[in-house]
Amino acid sequence: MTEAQASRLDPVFHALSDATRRRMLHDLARGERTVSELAEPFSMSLQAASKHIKVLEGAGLIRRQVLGRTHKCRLEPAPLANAFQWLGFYEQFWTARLDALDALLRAEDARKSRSPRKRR
Amino acid sequence: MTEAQASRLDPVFHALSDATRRRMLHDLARGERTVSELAEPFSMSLQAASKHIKVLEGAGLIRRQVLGRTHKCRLEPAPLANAFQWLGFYEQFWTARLDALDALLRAEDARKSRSPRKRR
DNA sequence: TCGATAGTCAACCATGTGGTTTATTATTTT
DNA sequence: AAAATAATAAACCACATGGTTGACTATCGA
Repeated sequence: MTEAQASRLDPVFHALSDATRRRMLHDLARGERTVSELAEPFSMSLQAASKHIKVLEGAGLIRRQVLGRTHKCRLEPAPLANAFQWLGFYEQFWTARLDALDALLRAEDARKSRSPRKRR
Repeated sequence: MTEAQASRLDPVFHALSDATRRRMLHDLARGERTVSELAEPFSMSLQAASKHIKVLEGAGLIRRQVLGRTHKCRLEPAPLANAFQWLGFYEQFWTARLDALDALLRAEDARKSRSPRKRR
C-alpha cells in the first residue's frame, strides 16, 4: 500500500466507526439511493442524515449525482478495498490462532481415540 | 455476523481511524511491546501514547499483562477478523469493478488487433 | 404562478478526541 | 533508605462529532 493510500485510511475507518453510516453503506450495496431514501430508516432529522452522507462522501466511500433536486448516491468500493487490504496483513494472526485451536482439537480427538470409551 | 459482534465494530473502526494507533498495531505484529516501547517511535508524551493504547485495549485489539511496573501488550486479532469479515461483504463490488475494467481492456486489445496499425 | 418537495447551510449544544502539563502510585535499582 | 523508572490519573485546552432547530435554495408539479 502506498503512503498516499495509507493516509486516506483515517477518514475511511472513521466513516466506518458509526453504525448509522455502516447501515447506509449496506443499503447502497443494494443499489443507488437518494439522500431521502438513505435517511428514511433512521429516527433522526434529514439534516443529521445528510451530515452522515457527507462523511461517507468525504471518505470517498460514495459518490453523488445531482439530478434536478434529488441527489443519487452510489457506493464507491475502492476505499473499502484499501481498508480490507490493510486488515488483510493481520489475517496471519487470526488464522494462526485458529490453526492452533484446530491442532488442539485434533490432538484431543486423537487422545480419545486411543482410549475409546465414548467416541464423539 | 451476530448483532453483538456488529455493535463492537464501532470502537474497533474508531481505534483504527488514527494513524498512530495503526502504527502501534503494526509494531505489535512483530511481538510483545511494553507501553514505553510502543510510545518510543512517536514524538508525543508517554501519557498521550498511553491514551492511544487504552483506546486499542478498549476496542479489544490488544491485551496487557502487568509484570511489576512494566505492562506487556500483545495483539488480539479477533476484532480485526470481525472488521475484515464485515468489509469482505463488499469485496463483490470492487472485484466486479476490476472485472469490468479487465473486460474493457480486453475489448480494447481485441479492437487494436483487428486494425493492427501499431500493436502495444 | 404557487405550493410542495429535496436538499443544504448555519447556528447552537453536549460530549468526545488528541494533545499538553503536573501530580501520584508502584516498582526496581543503588 | 533514597533515587530512578514505568505507568496511570487528573485537569485543562482547542477542536471534532453527532445531534437539534430554523432558514434558505432550487426544482418539480398542479
